[in-house]
Amino acid sequence: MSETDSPPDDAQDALGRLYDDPEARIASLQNDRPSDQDVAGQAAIFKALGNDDRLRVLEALRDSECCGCELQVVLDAPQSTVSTHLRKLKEAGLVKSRKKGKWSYYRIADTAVFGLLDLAHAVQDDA
Amino acid sequence: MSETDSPPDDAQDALGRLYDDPEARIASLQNDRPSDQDVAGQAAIFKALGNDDRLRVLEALRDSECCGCELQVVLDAPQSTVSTHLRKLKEAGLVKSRKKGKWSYYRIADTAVFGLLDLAHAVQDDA
DNA sequence: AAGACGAATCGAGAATATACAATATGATGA
DNA sequence: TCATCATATTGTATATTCTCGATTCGTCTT
Repeated sequence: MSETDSPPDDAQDALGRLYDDPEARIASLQNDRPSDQDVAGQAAIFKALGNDDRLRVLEALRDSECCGCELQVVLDAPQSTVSTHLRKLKEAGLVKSRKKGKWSYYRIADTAVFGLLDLAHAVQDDA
Repeated sequence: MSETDSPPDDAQDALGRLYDDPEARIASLQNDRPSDQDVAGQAAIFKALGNDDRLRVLEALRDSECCGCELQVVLDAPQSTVSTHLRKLKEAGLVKSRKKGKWSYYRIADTAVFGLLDLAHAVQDDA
C-alpha cells in the first residue's frame, strides 16, 4: 500500500520553513475560510453570469422586461437555446418571470445584478 | 436546398403580432446591444469567479498576499491543482504575483474584486 | 374541438472546464 | 556540482456546460 501524502502535507512542510510559527499561520488560514454554502452560492451566481448570451439578456432587461421572443431577437439564437439560458438565469435567482397568455415576460429579480455587471466592466477596464 | 429559417425569424413574426410597430422595437433591442468585446471581457471575469476553489483563494487574499504553499493549505488540494487555479485568476487579471526566491506570492490585482464578491453574496441572500 | 402559436423540456453530440499525477523549471544551499 | 525545494507546465481522464432539433405543454383563436 503506497501512501500518497495527503495534499497539503508538503505545503505545510514548506510553511514550516517559511515561518517561525507555522501552526499559527495555518490556523489563521483555515479559520478565515468561508463556509461551503456561502462559496457555493456565490459561485452559482458567477457561473450564471459567465456566459456571453446570458450577459446580453441581462443587459437587455436593464431597461424593461422582455418576453421570450424579444430575447430571441436580442441573442439571434434558436428558441430552445434562449429558453435554456433563461432557465439558468431563473435558477440562479437573477431573473423572474410572469406569464401573460402564451407569452412569458422576464425581468431582473434584483437590481444588484447591475452592480455586478458594472463592476465587472470596471475591473475589465482597469486590467 | 432546404432553407432553415434563420433563428430569430419566427420570433420577429411573434413581435409583429405583439406590437403595432415591431420594427421600432426590434431596432431598439438590437441597438442597445453591448459590444462583443465588452461582453466577452465581463464573461471572462465571471468565468474566473465561477469556481469554489478560486473564490476561496480570493477570500484568502482579502487580508494579505499569500504564497502558493499557503494557498495549498487553504484549498486542501494538490499543488498542481492550486497552481492551475492561480494561473486562471492571473489570466483573468484578478490577481498578480511576484517571485521571491523560490516562492511565488499572490495578491489581489484590483480591490474592486471584493466588491464583486460582496455583491454576489448580497444577491445570494436576497434570493 | 382543431389548429396555430409562444414557450418549456428532452436528448444527444460538441465544446469547455476540472482534477491531478508526472514531469519540467528555476532557485537555493550544501 | 548536486540534491532539494517551491512552483509551473503538460498530458489525460473525467465532469460539466452548451447548443439546438425535436417534442411536448398550455393558451388562444376560430
